[in-house]
Amino acid sequence: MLSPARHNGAELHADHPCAGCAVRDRAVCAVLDCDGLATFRRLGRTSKLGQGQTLFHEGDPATRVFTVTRGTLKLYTLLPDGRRQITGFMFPGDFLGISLDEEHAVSAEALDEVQLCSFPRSRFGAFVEEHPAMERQLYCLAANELSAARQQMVLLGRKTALERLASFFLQLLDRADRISEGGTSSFDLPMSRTDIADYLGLTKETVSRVLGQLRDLRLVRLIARDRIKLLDRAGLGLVAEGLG
Amino acid sequence: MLSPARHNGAELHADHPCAGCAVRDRAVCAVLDCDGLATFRRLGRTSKLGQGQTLFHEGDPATRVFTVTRGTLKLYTLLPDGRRQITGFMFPGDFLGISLDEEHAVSAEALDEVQLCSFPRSRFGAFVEEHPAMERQLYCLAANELSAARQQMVLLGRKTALERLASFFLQLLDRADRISEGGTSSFDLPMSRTDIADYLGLTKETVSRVLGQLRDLRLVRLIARDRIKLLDRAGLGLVAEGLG
DNA sequence: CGTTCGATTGAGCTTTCTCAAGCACAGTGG
DNA sequence: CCACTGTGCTTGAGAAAGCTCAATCGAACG
Repeated sequence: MLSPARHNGAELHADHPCAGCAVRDRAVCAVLDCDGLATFRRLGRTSKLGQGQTLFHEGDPATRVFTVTRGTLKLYTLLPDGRRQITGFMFPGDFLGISLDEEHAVSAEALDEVQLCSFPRSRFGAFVEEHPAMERQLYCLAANELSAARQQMVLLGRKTALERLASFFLQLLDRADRISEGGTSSFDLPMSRTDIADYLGLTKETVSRVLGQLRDLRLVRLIARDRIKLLDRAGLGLVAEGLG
Repeated sequence: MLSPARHNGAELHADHPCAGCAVRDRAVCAVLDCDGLATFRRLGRTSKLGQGQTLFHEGDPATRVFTVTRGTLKLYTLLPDGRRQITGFMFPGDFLGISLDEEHAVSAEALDEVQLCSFPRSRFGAFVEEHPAMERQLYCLAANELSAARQQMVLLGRKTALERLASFFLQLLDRADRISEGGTSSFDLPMSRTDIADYLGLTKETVSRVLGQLRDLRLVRLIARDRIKLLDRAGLGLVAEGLG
């Protein structure tokens, strides 16, 4: 149907360098980069955030569109009594603030040193018009996010704590794989246990215990508090789907 | 930013009749209807499904794009051991199968008598090209669904059973409101208790018990097994946000 | 070397699940 | 017209997964 890789009739090389950004999806980046992202970067304002700093809060007027160029952010929603659900993590290459609402639906906070490139929302519409492939690309990004959101609904609605953490690790590994092409088997955890818990619908204590189980099952090794090595990807895959 | 209501320079009347379809979002429908949906309907193939019939299964090749014209469907994913998560219900006006994957990521099953209008996926790309506003519109639809999916993640990850059911009823009421303009206070439950449970990440027993609690709290009345009357919308809103 | 903060571990508790029985209502056949 | 039956819903009792609260650990930092 809507082909994500077609733009101005030319196909890109699969090994397109992607202008040095570590991207979620190479095909997506390639198009964005060629048709608009480079311009976006050139015209956009660069900004930095330190760990723990907030980019915007839920309810803030959404005045700018951001793209992450370095670091990681968490997106979250709070219930009135303080319960928190992290709806996603944003990595280099991801876009923030491209919703249709005038207000941000979530808060965004830096997990480490974050570098962003931003653009006034008011000019983003015109920008998209000038780069027609962007429109399709935005749709592709939204569709991908939607598909990820649906998977997360399955995780939150129906998986056990062990399955949730296993699924999460596989998500992170897939990401690490996509960045460094070769089949990596270890990856960073830039987020705290509490963040993982708030992403997986658990408590930090349960995350800790279940991480211990995965370790005891010889599926992962804790290289450091914030670095995991996968020992048995297939096994972890089985656990993630409830077959472990 | 991307204005959902602009197309070919002309603004639509807010009370545009929407060609008789009961739509999720009037603005969305208006544009779709004018720029493409009427054509979609004229060129598309009409089909019907009886209650319990499956439109497609997870993993089936996605050969057609559908729009619901009557009735309700459920979308769901299964885990290998049979656990089920319903990721959404589709009502008249909604689109199915407009993903980027070649295979359906979810299964779709009719909850009642369903009427659909469909289009070969292969021709949908061209169709979108001929109706440029469609592209933006598709993006808007995806963005809306994404926002709904995020809310559902909060529900599944952090809300209690009581809060989940209250939130669900408010979702359905909002929908009923949007269709019949006037502030309705009752709505149908075309889905079984098990379906509600699989949507809310609970069991049918818990749904039943919690429904009893909402009744005892005088927040709702069960007019019939499949019809609810809201007695205290504000109260239900408080419960849904954990303030009850 | 002490302090701090996040992570881990433990014990008891709560919510929700599981399994099982009973109920209500619609459809069927006598 | 009424018993029969099937299906989905409700209710109950016990079990379990995960939560809460509290104590301990351990690495990072002054």
